[in-house]
Amino acid sequence: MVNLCTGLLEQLTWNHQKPKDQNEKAFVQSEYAPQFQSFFPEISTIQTDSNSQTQSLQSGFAASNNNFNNQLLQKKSYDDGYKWRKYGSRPVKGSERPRSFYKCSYPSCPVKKRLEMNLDGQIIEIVYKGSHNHPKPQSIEDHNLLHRPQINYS
DNA sequence: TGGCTTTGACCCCGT
DNA sequence: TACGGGGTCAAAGCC
Repeated sequence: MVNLCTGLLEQLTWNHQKPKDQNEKAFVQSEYAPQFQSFFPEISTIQTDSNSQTQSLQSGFAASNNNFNNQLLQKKSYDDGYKWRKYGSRPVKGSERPRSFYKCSYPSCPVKKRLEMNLDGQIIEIVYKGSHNHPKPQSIEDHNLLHRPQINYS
């Protein structure tokens, strides 16, 4: 479940980072967004901004206090297959939600991401900036995903 | 000992 | 030009 969704997130955020045209952008949104949202109904919007090369996922976690969902979302946001290093955080003016800033810890990789959370530690928004200049590090979970004959959504 | 998070300060940019 | 907000830096401490 986590692996599959992480993969979907991956495709949403990285593989289509630079849509060639509006058709491709539409494809991204139509092809993956429904799948993603079917797994994470809390995700209310998926934002794609090809001009700024920035995508974000917005969710309506305020409506959900489900711990399991929290764990899943924490998981996919912090562990999307790449290694991230936190380099800063600051409160958002007019909001009680802190904002955290992460860099990809791969040497010379320019990618950054911004995480916005509410007080419960639930992730409200993820914004990616830039694109990785290296392949995604292989993890045990990735290996399991690749070789898993059947996905159990329990 | 290396890599991480925390956190206060600094810098840049928009108004 | 001054000010405020947001992003980043870097030192310190923790694991």
